[in-house]
Amino acid sequence: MARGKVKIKRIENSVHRQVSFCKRRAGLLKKAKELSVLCDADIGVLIFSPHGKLFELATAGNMQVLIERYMKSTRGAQIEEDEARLTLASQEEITSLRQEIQLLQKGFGYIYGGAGDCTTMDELQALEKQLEIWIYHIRSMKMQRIFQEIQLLKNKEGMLNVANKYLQGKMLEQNGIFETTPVIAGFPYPLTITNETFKI
Amino acid sequence: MARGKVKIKRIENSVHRQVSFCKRRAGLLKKAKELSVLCDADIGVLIFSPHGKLFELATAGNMQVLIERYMKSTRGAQIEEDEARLTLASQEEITSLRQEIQLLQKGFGYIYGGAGDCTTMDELQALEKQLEIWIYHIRSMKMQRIFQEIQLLKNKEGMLNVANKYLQGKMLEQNGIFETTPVIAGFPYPLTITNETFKI
DNA sequence: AACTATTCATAAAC
DNA sequence: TGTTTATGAATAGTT
Repeated sequence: MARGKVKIKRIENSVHRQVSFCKRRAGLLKKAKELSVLCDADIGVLIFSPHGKLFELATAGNMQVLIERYMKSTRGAQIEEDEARLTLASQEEITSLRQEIQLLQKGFGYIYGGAGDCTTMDELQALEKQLEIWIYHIRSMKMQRIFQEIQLLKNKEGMLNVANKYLQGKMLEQNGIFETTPVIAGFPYPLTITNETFKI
Repeated sequence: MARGKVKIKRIENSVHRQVSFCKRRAGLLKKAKELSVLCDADIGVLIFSPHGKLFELATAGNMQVLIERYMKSTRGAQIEEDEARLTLASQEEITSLRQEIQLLQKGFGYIYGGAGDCTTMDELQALEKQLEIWIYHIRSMKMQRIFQEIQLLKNKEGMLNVANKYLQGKMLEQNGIFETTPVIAGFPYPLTITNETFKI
């Protein structure tokens, strides 16, 4: 607009971009309000900044109302479907929770009361299965931990290597003036760190 | 704008209002697109005309995505609404069941040395071990049941054998008077019951 | 819908 | 972040 025509493409300078974002955001919201008032329209605007911050405007009460109206406009049946699914989901949730409780109680009873409480083979079978699932989850978690640990070590290694190279450079510089002796006796030269084999 | 400043209030002339709506709507959507491109923002615009017709713009894929993101940004409201949609009974039931499960899981964690949180490798390790022990016990119980079953069958067999022998004796007594014919044709002699192979 | 006179929005600079 | 300024963009009213 001002001081030279602006091409509509991403502003690369982040400061300029940020400034433009503020100004144009304000302009957009102002225009939206004006349109709403002048022409008797209901308008909702959602703006997510590059960093994910939300700016919003809803002229008809609140955004929820507009979103629901939007849903109705686009897919009238969708809401009913959603609600039906939600009901079904909650029913399934209740059933699943009940089963979980029963199983836990059975297991609990077994721990405290010995063999008395788990009476049928089917129940034992289910409990065993549940325990296997838990063990599976636990093993997954362990693996996750291990990979995290490995990644951490690799990162450390990378950093140390960089530092190492820098120090080697420095040493070479000094060798021009002084001598070619490794700084720390007994260390391999060049100084490297090998990954340990990770054991559980 | 042009030819005289415009007061921001509803345009009473319906033709003017309609024209302005078209022009400004186009302008607003254009501005929204520009802001999105220039500043790398994700923008959604909902416009409902006075007659309820929907005009929309979503720069980040589709409006659904933006709405979901909006829900997340204003988190809490979504959850409350979803929960409000559930019937009160379901709601209460789920809450109560969840509490019960929590209680059981807490107890479970307590039994296994407070490993409920499962934050460290050691804890995971311990929990896995305990679960394996539990599974071992459960498998033992299953075996016990199987052997009980087998024993029961063997006992039945023993009793039947005794009964059989008694009947044989009776038959011999009667044979002295009548004949040496088995009572029921087609049965093996002596009458025995073989154990079935027990399958889980 | 196209035109035009104005006001508005805003990029750049401070 | 706010203010100023020069200029392109938007648009109200007209045709």
